[in-house]
Amino acid sequence: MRFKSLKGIQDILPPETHIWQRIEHISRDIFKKYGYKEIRLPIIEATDVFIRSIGETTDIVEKEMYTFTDKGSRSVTLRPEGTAPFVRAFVEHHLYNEPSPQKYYYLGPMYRYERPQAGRQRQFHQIGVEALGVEDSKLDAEVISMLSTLLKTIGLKDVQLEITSIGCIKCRPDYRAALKEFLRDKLNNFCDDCKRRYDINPLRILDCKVPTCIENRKGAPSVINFLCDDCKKHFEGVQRYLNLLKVPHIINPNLVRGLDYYTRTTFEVKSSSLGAQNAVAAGGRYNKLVEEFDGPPTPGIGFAIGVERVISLVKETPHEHESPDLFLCTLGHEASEKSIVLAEQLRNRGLWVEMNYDESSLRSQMRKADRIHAKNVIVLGEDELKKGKVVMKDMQGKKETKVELDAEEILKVLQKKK
RNA sequence: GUGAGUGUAGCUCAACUGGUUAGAGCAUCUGACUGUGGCUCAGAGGGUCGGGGGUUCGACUCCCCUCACUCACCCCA
Repeated sequence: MRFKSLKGIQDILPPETHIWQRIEHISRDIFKKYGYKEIRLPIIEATDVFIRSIGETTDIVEKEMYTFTDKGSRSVTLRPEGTAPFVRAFVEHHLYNEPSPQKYYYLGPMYRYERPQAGRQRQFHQIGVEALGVEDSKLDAEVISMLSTLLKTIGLKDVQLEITSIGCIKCRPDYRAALKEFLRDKLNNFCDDCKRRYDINPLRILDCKVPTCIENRKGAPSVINFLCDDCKKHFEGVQRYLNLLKVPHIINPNLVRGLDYYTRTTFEVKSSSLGAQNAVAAGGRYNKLVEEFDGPPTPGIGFAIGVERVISLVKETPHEHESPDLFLCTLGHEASEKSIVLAEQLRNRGLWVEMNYDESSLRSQMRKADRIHAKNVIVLGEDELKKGKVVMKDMQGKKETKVELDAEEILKVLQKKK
């Protein structure tokens, strides 16, 4: 084969596209009730948009971005996530002047240059929301609750919501220092990856899956104990409201996010039946990000769900194939000309009409009508043209009825049957 | 970037220890006294056996290289 889609970049074909449409529909429906409006953002941005927000030393920026130089010698990047472009647009269009909270959602493809595996491709899709202008923990709980009902409505079972607070710029450095202090003398017992993480992102060590690392990090200080008063209060609020809303969740202080912009609340929805990439949705609060983009101090919180991962968890019952209302069989050139017009007239009146395009036998045309599960068939030949009446056959009941050769009449008969 | 596994028709799979024109089921298209579907029967199209090189009289089968896919590490949605 000469041409193939690129590695990790897949075509999405029917019938799978039906599942996509369903999920998108449910999402829009739920977001609307919470006051979120759709925002459509570019797929490509100045590279700096991502470096500034995601963090220079994160893996995403260091090795996973589709970055290239355009014809005007600008460094541009295919978006690896949605929050950075969103905040850029938020500031660029002064959306902070809208009544707060400002709530937006988006959906579309993201790009990360990684080795594909189960639940991970280079082009993948996210449905994300962002809510800005409110710092109160009620908003955190509302956002998380919305995510929870969204996933439930889509039909996901056996997913766990984990939350934590990673503090703010005031308290996080203290925790980081305490953690490094704790790890310093035992570092030799950790895996090579963890040794590397110690300098780059020591919090990651809390997330390592190697058994010896899990053993060795026992007794490590917990972020939660290092939260400053404000962060502590905020986190308690989140938990209180989540309980009020009856959103099942567990607190996982070892939850680590790969993007630098998060502050305070972070959360992740995991599934055990996904393989190694087990997060279906994740998000958190970002109270300093708008300022990073030279906007006014504006707190924000958001999440993104991985559409492909959600879909792999949805056990779709093989849905009924959709079927045409009518198939037109034609015999002879004149009938063929008549039917292309008739088909168009009926379609304009709202029917799904298929027709025969060549000179094949009636048997073969009937077979075709059956294969595409047409509900009704009309045979149009010389006799019918002469008499001005056609025979319409119900493909399930096998009943044949005579109908005037006229779009309105045909429409009437078909509507009566519905 | 690292490691392991897998590559034969659109799909699922065959082909004895290397042996002649690589097969089947499903799917697609066509036909079965000529204007009526689903079942049955018959037929057709569709493969450079992932690609290249080597060994051999002879390679889908053995060896080397390469590519692709899959899973895992890493990282994340």
